[in-house]
Amino acid sequence: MGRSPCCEKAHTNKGAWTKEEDQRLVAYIRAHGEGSWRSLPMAAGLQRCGKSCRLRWINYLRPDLKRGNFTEEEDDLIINLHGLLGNKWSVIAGRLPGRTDNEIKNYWNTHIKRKLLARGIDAKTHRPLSVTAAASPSSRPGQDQLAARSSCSPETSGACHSSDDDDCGGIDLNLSISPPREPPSPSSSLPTTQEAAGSKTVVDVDVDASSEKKTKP
DNA sequence: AATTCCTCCAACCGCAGGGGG
DNA sequence: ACCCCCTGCGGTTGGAGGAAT
Repeated sequence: MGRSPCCEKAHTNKGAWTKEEDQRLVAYIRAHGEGSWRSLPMAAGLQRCGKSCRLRWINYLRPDLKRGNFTEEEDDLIINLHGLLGNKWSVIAGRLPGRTDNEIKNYWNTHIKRKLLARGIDAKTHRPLSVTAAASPSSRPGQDQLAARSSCSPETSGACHSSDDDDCGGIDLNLSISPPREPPSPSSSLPTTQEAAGSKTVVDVDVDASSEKKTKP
């Protein structure tokens, strides 16, 4: 039934964002908060699609973003969470304060996949490649992976630092649903870098796929 | 020094789900 | 109950920068 375009493409910029566009977007969100992405570009005087604004904000401009290399712990956490959740990047990102789903997805595809491959582990199933080759193609990460947990290589079980086989690395996968994050109040200042992220431990962050959702009033 | 190849990451695209009218 | 709009997600692409030849 013909999806309506997300925006008037004829009048929108595409590609890399300029400094000025960034400044406009940040200024607007500081003043009015996140949300209403569709109307935001016009209100902010940006010739961009709302989707693009949202992505730019979430992946690059948000003040609580942690830039820079991933730590070994983050690596391990990503590997473990991916084993349990599959390509649920947003949920995984919810466990890594200051990291975005896009960033984690990129990191997975560029670094971790290769890392696992070098260890002889299939990045999809988290099983040893020899097993994966023989396994049925329908094997899914998650339960299968849990079953295969004992096959964590010495390196990966570095990730699984738990002595027991409980939940890999002792990660408390508290998958409970929690209320969405309090949207940044328009009047209040946005959290400074690391303020939001740094104050939480990785494990304390509720996995809440909707944590970014519905920041609208 | 020039060219080619490779890696990485920002950004785009299409789809699905939720919510409101 | 249905339809439409909006948002968010995951997969993919394109290009900039670095490494190798």
